[in-house]
Amino acid sequence: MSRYNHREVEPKWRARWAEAGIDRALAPDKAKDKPKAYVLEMFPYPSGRIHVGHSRNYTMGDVIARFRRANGYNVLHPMGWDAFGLPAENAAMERGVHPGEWTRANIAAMREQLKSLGLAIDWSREFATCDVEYYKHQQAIFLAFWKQGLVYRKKQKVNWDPVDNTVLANEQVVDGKGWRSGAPVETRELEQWIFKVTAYADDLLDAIGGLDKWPDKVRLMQSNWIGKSQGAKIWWELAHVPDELKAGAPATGQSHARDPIEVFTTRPDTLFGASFLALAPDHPLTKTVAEFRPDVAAFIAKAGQLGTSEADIEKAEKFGIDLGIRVKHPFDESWELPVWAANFVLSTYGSGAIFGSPAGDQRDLDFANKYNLPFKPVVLPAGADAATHTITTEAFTEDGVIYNSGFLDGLPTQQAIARAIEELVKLKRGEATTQYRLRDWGVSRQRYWGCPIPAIHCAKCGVVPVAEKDLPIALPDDVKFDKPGNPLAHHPTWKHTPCPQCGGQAERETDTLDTFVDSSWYFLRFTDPQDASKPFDKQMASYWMPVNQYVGGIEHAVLHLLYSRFFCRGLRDCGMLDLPSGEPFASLFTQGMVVHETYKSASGQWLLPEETDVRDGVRVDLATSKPVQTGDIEKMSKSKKNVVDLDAFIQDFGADVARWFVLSDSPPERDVEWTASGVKGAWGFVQRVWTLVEAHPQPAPKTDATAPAMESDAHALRQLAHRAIQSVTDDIETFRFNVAVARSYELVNAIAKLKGADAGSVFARGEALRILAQLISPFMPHLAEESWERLGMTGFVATAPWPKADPALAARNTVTLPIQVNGKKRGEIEASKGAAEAEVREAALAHPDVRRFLEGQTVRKVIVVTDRIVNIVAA
RNA sequence: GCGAGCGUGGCGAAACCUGGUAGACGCAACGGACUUAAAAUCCGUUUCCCGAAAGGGAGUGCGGGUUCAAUUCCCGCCGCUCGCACCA
Repeated sequence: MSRYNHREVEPKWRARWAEAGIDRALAPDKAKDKPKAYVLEMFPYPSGRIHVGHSRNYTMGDVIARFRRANGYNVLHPMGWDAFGLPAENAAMERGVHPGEWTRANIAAMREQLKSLGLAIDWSREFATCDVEYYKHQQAIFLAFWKQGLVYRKKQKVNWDPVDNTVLANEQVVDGKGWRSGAPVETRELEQWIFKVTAYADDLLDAIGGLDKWPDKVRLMQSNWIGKSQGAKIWWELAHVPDELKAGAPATGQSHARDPIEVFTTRPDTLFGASFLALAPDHPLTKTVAEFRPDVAAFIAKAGQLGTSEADIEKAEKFGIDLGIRVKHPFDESWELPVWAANFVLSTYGSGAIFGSPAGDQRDLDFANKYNLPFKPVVLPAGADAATHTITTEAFTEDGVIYNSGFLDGLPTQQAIARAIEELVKLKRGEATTQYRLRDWGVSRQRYWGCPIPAIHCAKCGVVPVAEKDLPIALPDDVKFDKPGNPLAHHPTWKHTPCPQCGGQAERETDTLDTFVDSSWYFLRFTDPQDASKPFDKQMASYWMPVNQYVGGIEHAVLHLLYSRFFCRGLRDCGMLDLPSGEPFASLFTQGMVVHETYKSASGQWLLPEETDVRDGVRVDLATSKPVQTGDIEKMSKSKKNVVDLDAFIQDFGADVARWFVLSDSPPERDVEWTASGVKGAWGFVQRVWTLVEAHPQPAPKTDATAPAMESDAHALRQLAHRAIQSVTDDIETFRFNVAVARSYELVNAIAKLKGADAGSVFARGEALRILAQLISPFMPHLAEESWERLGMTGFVATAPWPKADPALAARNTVTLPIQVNGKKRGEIEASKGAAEAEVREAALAHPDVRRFLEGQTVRKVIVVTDRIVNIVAA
């Protein structure tokens, strides 16, 4: 008997699969009546090497892809590379290697690693986003979006990363620091290319309701991100302004000093509770007042000093300053309110100004209490008494009935809001409006390694789109990274080009696109990856889209998914894509990470797991033999070195063990900890399966073979095997891979237990082994294939139809019924399935243990739940 | 602060959707077989407490509720994790 040799077996089967081309998706016209299934894992950034942590995501997708194929689907399961981005430029700067070269080398290495995992991927569709054949289509899409009014330019405050010398998206700023460089982010004003995501704000929000196969968590995060709130804008007329403002603010001479102040509110019903207005520190009016009021200038400086980190915001006390301006209440000309500037008002939301209604808003109340501003309650909570209800330090922010509020008195909140808006409109002091937290998407990046933006700046004609026939605008290869900033802008010749309109001398745009653009439509390109004339064929996209199963990390819950949803809508409205819903991903699964202990040497360096070993129960540094400090269990990452290299692991244990392990034990959406003992378990399982397969005389019975007469234990194995089909099928369908793994162990244990050499036992074992090979084939495709062949089956197990449970065997005809007395289990009986209640009741009452507990008591009630349980209530 | 999720043996977990034998399966641990020995493999035990055993009692973060019956449903607390964060 030979040991299972994965080093021979795994490459052998991969070569045979490749030769037979079983992983290729069929063209729509060749698929006949097969339904399509598009299975996709978020494509990787080619950072260098893959570690076992990365493998989980691809393995999960692969299980689904293989399962669908076995169930008769025409499967599209592609792979590509999210290949633009900063790390390549960092490598160029650090090591003098060209970003393209570095990226291509990484792709080559990672492709081989992914292949060695045995993933059923259609490699004929592979591409990288840095291929000019890919990004030229992206430039065409950009031009189409531009024409469609989805692209515009605007001078914007941007987050500037002083280390990477680039603009960062809001979401690339973490705790006020650049997400890659970790440097504190500065604010600069730059002319930016912007995608009009907000054009679809409502649709993007409403459609979330239809994404019923997305995790609730992700849907919630998306809708929070869009952050729609309905309310009113209100214009507050100035009643009194300081003389300096009346004179017209000489320094800047702006006109806004006398304009009404616009405020956004979701609660116009509380207008009668207003006691002040508050402006953001960088509101234009605040700045104007600061020009002649040193104390206001000092306030602005102080407010600006406060960090933007979470901790800072939480601790920040509210403070403000009276600007000496008074405004008229929209409902009562004679009622004047003071205008303050306050640090808690955001300039970036609404109009950067609020009205304070302290009784109905905690922030306003804190502020009013601090500065002795007046307040009166205007919303009466349900059941409260208007005569006694007071507000002191706790605002009442919920709905109630309005009082102390003139014509709004007696109206419930929602009606009062409508009524207040109606009145504002009538008085021309306001109107209904909707605010979003969602902003348009600034896509300009001042970097080299990205998709060039196809635009030309002409002194005469302004900003002009590149003609479509002039695409692609390819990146120049000869770039230098010797000084900070954008190498494209420094390039001696690249940017000089004639203007497409007037023919005069002009300059190319040197900004490149945010890499989130690259990943916003790659899934469409996979449907038609070789098309040279257009991004993708409409019909091909119609056939394959939407992606039936998307698998990826929760870290992309907001941006990548939102941008992809935006892109599909944009492409649809440009007439390039037939996808009425605009929804690219029908079903989304967010998988947990692979985590691992971290190790630090005595000198404080991170250590790779293989640089340590456990001796006499103590983990030591192999280099120094000194004990290592074992740190937290964290997501595998290169920086903490808590990674297990995939190549070495596959060499030692095989791809199947890695695949099996990352899906065992923990539910897929939860993190799984990589441990040596877990590896051992998976390894032992492979050996055990092979030992059983090899011990079995081939061939195993075919699917339609008639079973000989057999003993009850052999029959029990057959039943268990057929029930395993039911369970594993269901478990894969519902992403409960860890349970599918457990069921497989159960089946193997049962096969090993049946020892008989009679025809019935041999048949039952052979059948169970055949079923086992099929059930584990999505998880451990190499072992399954080798076993399938060894059992004398023909063709690939990978393409064999998924097994069907024989209902007669899977069904249970007798059931074990627990008998409870007063809710406690006291015995059990065997009963035939669906046995009559009276019969079960009698058997239960006759059970000796049950009788013992009933002694001296009267049976009050007997509850028989058919095929489930019997409960006897006695006293 | 707001929102969401989670809390079950020594550990990872199952059962929760649809209330009905809590702890499937794996790991670890312990005992045994095989072996000169070890590894590997195989067999067995393993929630806790009392008990030699038979058996009994307790038990799914804590407190309450609904029910013949609650890990499962409801309410309140505690703890952990994640997301958002002065969004008017």
